[in-house]
Amino acid sequence: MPEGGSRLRIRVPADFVLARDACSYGYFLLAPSLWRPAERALRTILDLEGGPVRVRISQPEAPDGKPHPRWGRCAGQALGVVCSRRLTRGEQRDLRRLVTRMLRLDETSQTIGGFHRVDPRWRRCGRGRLFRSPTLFEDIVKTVTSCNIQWPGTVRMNIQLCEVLGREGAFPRPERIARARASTLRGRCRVGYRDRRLIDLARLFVRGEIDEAWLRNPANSDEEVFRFLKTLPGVGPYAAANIMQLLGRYAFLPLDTESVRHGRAVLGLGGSDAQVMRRVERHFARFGEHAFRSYWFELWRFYERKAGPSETWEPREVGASFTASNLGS
DNA sequence: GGTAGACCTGGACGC
DNA sequence: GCGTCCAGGTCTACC
Repeated sequence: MPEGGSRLRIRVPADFVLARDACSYGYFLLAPSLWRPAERALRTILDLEGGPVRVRISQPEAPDGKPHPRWGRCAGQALGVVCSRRLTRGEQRDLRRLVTRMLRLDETSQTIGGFHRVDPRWRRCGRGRLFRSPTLFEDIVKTVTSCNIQWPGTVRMNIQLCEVLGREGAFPRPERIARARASTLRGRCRVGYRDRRLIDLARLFVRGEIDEAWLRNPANSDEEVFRFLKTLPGVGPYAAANIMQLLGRYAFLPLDTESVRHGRAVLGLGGSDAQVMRRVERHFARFGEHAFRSYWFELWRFYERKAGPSETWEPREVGASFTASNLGS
C-alpha cells in the first residue's frame, strides 16, 4: 500500500472480532476480497466516486487492559483502514458505509445476543455475523455465480468479472455489466449460460427496479421479499433464500447438495435427497428467525474441522476448494 | 403442482 | 491428447 493514502478508524460493536467475523462466509474468498492470514487483514478494492481504491482493513490489539476472556485482545477494537490514495470526505463516508455493510457492523451486540439466546451453542465462540459484499448488486451476482457450479468455478468467475469488467480490479458496477455483450461475459468471464441473466439483472439495478431499502424494510414480510427475489433472472429458490440471509433475513435455508450431505453425514437423516432436504428444513425450524445462522455455523464448523480455522485458510489453496466434497468428506 | 431435460464449465477418468 | 461423463441450481415445456 503506497504512502500518503487516507487512513481511517471505524468503530465496531464490543463483540466484533475481524478475523472471526470476516472469515464467516464463503464470499470472503471471492474477488475482489482477499483475506491475508499472515497479516490477519482483509484486502479489497472499492469502486468509489473518484475511482477505485485499494484498502487494507485490520484490527489492532488493545494496547492495555485485560483481553476479552474468550475472544482475545482485538475484540471491540476499532478497525484501521489504510487506503491506496487520499479520499474526499464524501468518499470516506461511502467507504465507511460499504465496510459497515460487508462486516455487518450494523448488527449490534444485542441483535447477536438475540441469536445466542435462541441457539446458545455459538455464544462461547461469539459467531453470529456473516460476511457479505459491500453492495447488494455484488451479493446477488455472487449468488448467481455460485449456482449450478462447484466452488472453484465460482472463484474463477468472480476473478474474471473483476479483471475483465471491473475498474482496476474492483467488482464491476451494474452499469458496466448492463452494457456488456453476452459474448464478453461468456467468452472472457466464463460465466456460461448465466451471461444473459447477469445482464438482465444489472439492467434491473440500473433502472432502479431493485430497491434494497424495500427488501430490508421489516414492514415487508419474509414471504413477500422471497417471492420478489424469485422473479429475478437467475434466481430460484436456493438463490432467493441465500439472498434473504444476505439481506439480514435469516428464517429461510438455501437448500442445496451441501444441505443433503450435511443432513446425512452430520444429522444422521435418511431418505431420498428431497426427503433429506425437507428434514433438514424441519430440523432447523426450531431456531425460527435465526434458522439460517444455526444451519450455517454448523456447516462452517464442519469445514473448519476438515481444513483448520477459516482465518488461516490460504485463499488460493483451501479457500479455492472448501466445500465438503473437495475436502475429502 | 410435479417432473424431465437443457443449459455450461472444468475436472476426473479411460483409452 | 482426445472423448465421455459428472456435478451443480435455474428455467422451460410438458403432463
